[in-house]
Amino acid sequence: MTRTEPARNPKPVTLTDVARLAGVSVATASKALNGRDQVAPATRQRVIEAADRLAFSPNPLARGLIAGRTGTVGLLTSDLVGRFVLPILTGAEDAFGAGQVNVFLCDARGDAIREQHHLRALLSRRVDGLIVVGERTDPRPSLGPDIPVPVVYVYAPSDDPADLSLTPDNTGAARLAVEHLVGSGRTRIAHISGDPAYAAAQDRAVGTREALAAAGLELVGDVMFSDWTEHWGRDAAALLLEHHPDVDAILCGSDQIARGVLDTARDLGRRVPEDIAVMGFDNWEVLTTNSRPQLTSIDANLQHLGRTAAQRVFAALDGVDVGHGIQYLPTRLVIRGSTIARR
Amino acid sequence: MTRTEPARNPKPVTLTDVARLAGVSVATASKALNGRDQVAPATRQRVIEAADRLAFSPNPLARGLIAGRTGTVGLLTSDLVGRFVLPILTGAEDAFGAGQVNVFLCDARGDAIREQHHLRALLSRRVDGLIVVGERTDPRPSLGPDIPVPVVYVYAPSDDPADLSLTPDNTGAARLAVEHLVGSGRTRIAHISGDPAYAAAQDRAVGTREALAAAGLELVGDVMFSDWTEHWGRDAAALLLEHHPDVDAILCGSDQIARGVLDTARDLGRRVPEDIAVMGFDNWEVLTTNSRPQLTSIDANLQHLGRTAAQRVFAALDGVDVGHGIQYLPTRLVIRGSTIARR
DNA sequence: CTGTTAGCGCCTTCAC
DNA sequence: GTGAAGGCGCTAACAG
Repeated sequence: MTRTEPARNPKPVTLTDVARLAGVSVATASKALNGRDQVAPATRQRVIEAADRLAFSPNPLARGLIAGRTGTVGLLTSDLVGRFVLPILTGAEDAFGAGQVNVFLCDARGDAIREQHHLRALLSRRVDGLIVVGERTDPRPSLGPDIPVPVVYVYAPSDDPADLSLTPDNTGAARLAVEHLVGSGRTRIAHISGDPAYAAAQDRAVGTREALAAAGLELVGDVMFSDWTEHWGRDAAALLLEHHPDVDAILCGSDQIARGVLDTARDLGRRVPEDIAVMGFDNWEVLTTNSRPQLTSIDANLQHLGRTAAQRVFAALDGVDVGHGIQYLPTRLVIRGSTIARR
Repeated sequence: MTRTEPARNPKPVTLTDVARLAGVSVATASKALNGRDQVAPATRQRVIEAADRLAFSPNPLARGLIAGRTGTVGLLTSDLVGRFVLPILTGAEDAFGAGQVNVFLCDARGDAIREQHHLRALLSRRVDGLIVVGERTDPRPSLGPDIPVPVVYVYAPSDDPADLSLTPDNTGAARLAVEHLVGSGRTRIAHISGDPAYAAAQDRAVGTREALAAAGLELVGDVMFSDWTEHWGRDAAALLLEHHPDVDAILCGSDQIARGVLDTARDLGRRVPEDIAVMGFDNWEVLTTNSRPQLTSIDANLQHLGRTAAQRVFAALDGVDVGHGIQYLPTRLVIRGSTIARR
């Protein structure tokens, strides 16, 4: 007798079962359970007990048939690592308090065919709306205008300006970072970033330059682009410290790069943060909180992004005009020991 | 005109649309598409073309009664980080080739209430089965015997032996690791692990001891337990190298710990792998491929686990007895520079 | 107060 | 080959 033997498995209990056990009609049972006030207290009690006894839980889809809304959104992603999509998912679920929203995540792995396949599956399952998440902030192809439910693009914006997209404000984020460094007394600031083909790399570089200019400073050397790895962080830092030994802060394009930079700094005997401040980007906890010292970083507020996306989906369902185009949401500075000495 | 304005959005295409386009009744269209034999071949052809043209996909929910498999499984997880669940999801989707299976992932965040909520949502959407994924290998509460579809527990096994659970063979994994170390000439092997409350920590410790004994060796010192962090890895390695300077290999309970161990080894001037071999566990790429040197690790074959789970779900649907209890699946050794010098 | 009736949106199965 | 009926599980109107 295994749980995986379908023949043995009971059907889910329906309102009809409850009504029968309580000796009332389905309508009465429905009213009793939904707190309508046209039911005798004794009857209500009986129904509730029956429901409890049968462990009844209403079929949300049947409710959705009537309400025209199921409280479920589909989350289409291509973020294999899940670094971005999972916080976004969590945020979306919490958009209206616990247990109000269901999110179904499907992974398309960057494949248009798979995306269509999942899209169909989600739509036929009556999701109220869709959230589409990509793993970089470069525009991605729109799902098109023919989706029968509201769609919000998150992190990776849609390439169609008629769509609504929510993405972190990377330019502003870099500004935050530089202001933090300058505010804590740094003046010789360099920027080691990742793959220049990423919009995120470009936006952060622009923001860095702008904020430096605003503070009357100039970047030490050029922005160093290559890839988003620790390895590059190590190499770049070695190069940088050789050519510009007087650098007193390194803003990195990702936490991984920052980890590499920390390694090299240590190898070369530079103390962090005393001699050099090091900052990461993305606030990926497994990297930031485990390094020596812990990494100051920029958090993209992904949960907030997810929450906002879900709220927009349901607002659109309510007929509210939620706007369109790319909306840039604020990021958050997380200060740790790599920029400010403890105590 | 935004994509999120519901009034502008076309309805999904239904059988009615197909029938209209093909110039037949819905009934005929239904028969034609379902391969019933009371339809003229020409008509059937026309209907099929119409369906294609409209990209029609039948709504799996509207088939009130019959068993028609929907090719969809629900994935219930509590793995916030997604390190385990995402490869498992990928594997499940690939169980029968691309585009055959849809997986809907729901995150319960370790909360029983949320889990019930998602469970209902998934079941009402007519998923064919469920895969339940936890983030540790300790047993988790069963969903109970009253689920109307096959359920397979992955990574975290169910506490009910009547359920089917698939989990990595941690004991065997540790054996693999020790055999690799011994096979490459190490004899003074220590084991730094994580939180001893985790079954994974205990299982790996047992496997390590067994394999050492089988090789006629003994562990250097005791197994060192604390937590799964780089920080602990650094501290533990310092302690270990002080008390047992002659150690020539350190098997770590996780990649994070191993990263910390690598740091300390470098600080103390021990060369890896020449003086000391270091091994991680879990093969978390962001950690293993970015370290200096890259980390040899044990891969739990999570994709294979996911694929197997999905296959079991559908086999059970076909009435095959897929067994029950905990099944331990083999792991895989991934050799990198931290145990064997390159070239 | 409670039961009856009528759908929600879609598909399948009857009769004709 | 067709139209009409039936059903999924639930709730909202109305009757009684």
